[in-house]
Amino acid sequence: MGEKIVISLADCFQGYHFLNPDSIDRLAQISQKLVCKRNSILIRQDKIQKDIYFLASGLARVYYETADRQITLDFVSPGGTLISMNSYVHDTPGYENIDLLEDSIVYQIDQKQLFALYESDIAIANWGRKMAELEFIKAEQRTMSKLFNTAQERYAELLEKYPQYIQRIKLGYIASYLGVSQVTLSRIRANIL
Amino acid sequence: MGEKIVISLADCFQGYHFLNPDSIDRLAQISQKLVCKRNSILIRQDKIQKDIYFLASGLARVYYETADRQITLDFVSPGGTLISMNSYVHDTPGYENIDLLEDSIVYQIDQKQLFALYESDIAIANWGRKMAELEFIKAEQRTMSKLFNTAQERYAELLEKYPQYIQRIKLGYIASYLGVSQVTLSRIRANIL
DNA sequence: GAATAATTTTAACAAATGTTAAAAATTTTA
DNA sequence: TAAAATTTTTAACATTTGTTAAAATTATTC
Repeated sequence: MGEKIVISLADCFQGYHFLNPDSIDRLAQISQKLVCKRNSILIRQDKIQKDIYFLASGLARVYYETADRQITLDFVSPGGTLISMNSYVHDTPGYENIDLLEDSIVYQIDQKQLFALYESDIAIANWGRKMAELEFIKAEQRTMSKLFNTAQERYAELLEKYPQYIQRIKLGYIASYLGVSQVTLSRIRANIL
Repeated sequence: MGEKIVISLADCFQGYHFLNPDSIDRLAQISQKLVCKRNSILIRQDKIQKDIYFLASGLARVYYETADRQITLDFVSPGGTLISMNSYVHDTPGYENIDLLEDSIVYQIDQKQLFALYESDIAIANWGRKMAELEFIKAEQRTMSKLFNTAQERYAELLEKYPQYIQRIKLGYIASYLGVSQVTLSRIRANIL
């Protein structure tokens, strides 16, 4: 197993956009480092979760849930952002659940204080804009992948992207990400298709 | 048929967020009003289309295309935004095609000049942030609808949302929005299911 | 390390949807 | 308004995938 990837606070922030040291400092001042155990719950769809989280190390799963189904939207690796956009923007319960699949380190930014910075620091306002824009594009790419690629192709992509994690992720999670039943995923893995 | 809905320039801009009159004026100065015929093409996936469009009247279709398939992502009614986010952000060819299904009026905002305003006018920077955030949420809601609702339910939603347009939209477009074949959509309409 | 629990694979069958193609209906054009 | 073109519906069949349940494998706990 490779060594664990750990991303610094500043690198988490700069993932979206260059930021001057002063603005990074202002963001750092409203941030908190959290050390979380495997299987912790970061964001719940029926709770208001306005804050943003940056994943410094570990692995997270983002999913939607109804009474009878659970659909995995994404797996997030270090450097990625964990956010319930609807909750962050509207201060109301959002759509996503986010769990940590591995022991993880996250940086939490307080939304209320962040919104205040948006009004006073134009660099941070543009950083926040960039974050929303780039998250939009990532979500769009996920949507396109799901619409145009087969489950087999997407499984191969996952293997490529998370070789070190994939063994430890439950098949049910992967199947719900691919949009097929667990049985079909087993068939894919067995190369029956 | 009901009378045609027409949204003003200022209302198009304010759809996302309150904006002070001075900033509205600055946006208006870098905007252009375009009167377009039914079936005009606004955005092509292999072309760079950095500018943003606001639909003041008419109807648009947003879709992705591959060699063998075309998938409709969304229908956009007056007040909505027409944008290829990837192209707008990265100045490279984006993913979406956008056609006008009716005679339409759009306001085009020059991206380069808009980016300059983002750096000098913090209200506009936050307006741009809000735009990206709210477009993200709309896209997320579309994704959720597609993931959790049946084609029948989504067809009913469409009928509800666009009663005045739906008759004039080709079945093939609607089927590709619902994610089923045209034959299945015919079955849905015939209430065979 | 044996026993228990959880997860994954395999099998058999049912149901839903796609494909192809032809018929019917509607719209457009001359 | 008749003819041509386009769009929509219907039918028949094949294929894929889901469901349920049992067997096999792997992981966890005592």
